[in-house]
Amino acid sequence: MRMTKRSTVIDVAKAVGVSPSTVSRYFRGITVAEGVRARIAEASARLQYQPDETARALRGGRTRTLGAIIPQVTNSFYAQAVQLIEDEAHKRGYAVILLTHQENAEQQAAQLSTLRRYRADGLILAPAAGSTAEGIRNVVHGMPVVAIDRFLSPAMDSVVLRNHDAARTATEHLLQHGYKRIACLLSRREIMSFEQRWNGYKEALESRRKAPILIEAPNHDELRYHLCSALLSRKGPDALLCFSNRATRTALQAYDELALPKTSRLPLLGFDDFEMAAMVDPAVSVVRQPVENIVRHAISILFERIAGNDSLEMQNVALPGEMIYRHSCGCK
Amino acid sequence: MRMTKRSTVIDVAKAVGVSPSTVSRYFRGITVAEGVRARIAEASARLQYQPDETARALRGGRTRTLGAIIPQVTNSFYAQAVQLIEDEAHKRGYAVILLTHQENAEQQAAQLSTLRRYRADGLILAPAAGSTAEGIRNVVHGMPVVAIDRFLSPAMDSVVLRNHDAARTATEHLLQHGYKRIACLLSRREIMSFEQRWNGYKEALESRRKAPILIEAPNHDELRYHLCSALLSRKGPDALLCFSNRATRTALQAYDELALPKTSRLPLLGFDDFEMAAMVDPAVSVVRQPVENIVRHAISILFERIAGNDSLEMQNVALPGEMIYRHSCGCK
DNA sequence: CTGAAAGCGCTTACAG
DNA sequence: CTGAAAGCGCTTACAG
Repeated sequence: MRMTKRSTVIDVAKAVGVSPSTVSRYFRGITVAEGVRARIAEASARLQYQPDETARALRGGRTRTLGAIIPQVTNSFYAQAVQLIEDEAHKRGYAVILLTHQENAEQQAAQLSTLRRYRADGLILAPAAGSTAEGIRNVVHGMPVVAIDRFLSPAMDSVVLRNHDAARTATEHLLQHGYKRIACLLSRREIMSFEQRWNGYKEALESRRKAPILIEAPNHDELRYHLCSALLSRKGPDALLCFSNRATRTALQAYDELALPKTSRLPLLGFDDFEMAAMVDPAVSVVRQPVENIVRHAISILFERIAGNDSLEMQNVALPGEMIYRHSCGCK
Repeated sequence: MRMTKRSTVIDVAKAVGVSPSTVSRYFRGITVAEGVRARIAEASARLQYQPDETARALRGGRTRTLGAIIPQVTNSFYAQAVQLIEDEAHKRGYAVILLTHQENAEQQAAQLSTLRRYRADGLILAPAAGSTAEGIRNVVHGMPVVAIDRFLSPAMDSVVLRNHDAARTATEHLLQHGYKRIACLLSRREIMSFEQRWNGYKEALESRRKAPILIEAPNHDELRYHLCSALLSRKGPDALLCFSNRATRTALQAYDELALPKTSRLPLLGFDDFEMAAMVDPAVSVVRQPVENIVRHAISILFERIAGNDSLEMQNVALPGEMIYRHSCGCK
């Protein structure tokens, strides 16, 4: 058992022969006399002193901590986002508390509450279906929050994909291939990004006087079941637009499950690129989200808010997606 | 601007007409008179009071915070692990601070130091190549840490795959398919799990008097380059054992890059299952790690240590993998 | 550039 | 079961 207590500012101050305030100044990067500086550095190293963040947080009011709440980390889009958030936070001397809501508004409320207790300085949030800006604000109070991936309200900063346009472009691409009955595959239309994509898709169809086809189910198995039924029906869809990498996987699995020969698999275009997209046969075409820019933007807005920049007006950023046409959409 | 300060124990205490100690007891689940309990609950709700974790941490010595340090979250194995860690932590009222070391020992040292400053109560760590138990202990001092995925030393708790056996079994499976020149694909042998797999592989080969073939490079592009060379050489390998899902992807990409026809792609067996494994053609055979059990075990050991259970001896757990034979290994 | 004093919001013994 | 007092380790004004 290691019984040596960790050292404090006072220990360092005594060792150097200055006051604790001076040691504190040194660690906050405030000017300290040249000679003193070196001695504090030496003593701190020797005593293995590091400022205690819990004490700093209590006294200083800032925790140097960021919250990140996402649906789940096992979705590669969010995994990427989390990695980028962690990188950006690290650069700025911040640590990130990671929480997931599993698409459950109640769990999200609990996580928000946790973040409030821990007094995170700010929050990056991919809000759960059914949550509102007001409900969120209500839990975290004055904490700056910027939404990513899913727009919530003009009254809350957000950085998302230009969902409507991306879906419209994707749908038009499929239409140009000559498909007549393009179906959308998605989990829940309440999720704002899906709602926006749905509207973009409908708009593209309507200009050609075609009717939308919706295949929707909250979980993987149900969705696959519905899709299989659709695939086996007489006048089923002849192309698929998958609204997430989850949905794309569902489609591919359905093909597998029905043991469809390669030739009778429906052409398909998905949202979110994924590592194995080019390795699947045929290689999956996708609209790729600019996840690096989404996160960078979100983080920079967040730190403006944390810095208390009140002159910055509400930001509602929508970034264009990148169409990656491989072969699954019908391209050669 | 919300200028209403958040309320404190004192506010609640005053509202109820008891001392702050009593309010504190209520929130720590210590017996409080029946009637008082209800009034504290009511006042806390009304004042939106929640204990400030930074103050609790400073006074109580516990932060209710867990550190998780992994190589990166964009590897699906670690993404799963992180999700599970977050779930388990949540159940126990803990928040997790997520940090990544990007396979860089210096960055790991920095992250460990961060965790010390934030005074995490414990740490789950997938240690970077080249780090030692002693070096780690040296930074985090008395903080309990359990290693996952990569064994470090008998002197540090660890929960890993039974790497040697899994690699041996995998290699034997490939040998039974009749392959003569099985090559290993991996990033760095310094990574303990790879070292152990390498030994298991060698052992299987040696019993058949075959020579091992190593294709090793620290990054994706270099590895792919080496693999392509090997694939194009006269007496190149006739089967591949990929030591990580990264390596598996490298192999599939090399096949793609060389535009190898399906028939002349080398049979392959990978470590780590991944979402699209069954969707690739041919479906990828893998040894799946019991990631749920690895994390559950690690967390339960960690909380024993946090609880100060000194009678618990060092745990070095190795869990068996699960062979999933799809088609890429040569199985029909 | 530096120091002495106060206090952030809790929890911890100590009494009763 | 409850309260008064002290203190966790810092940083923040306030003086000088």
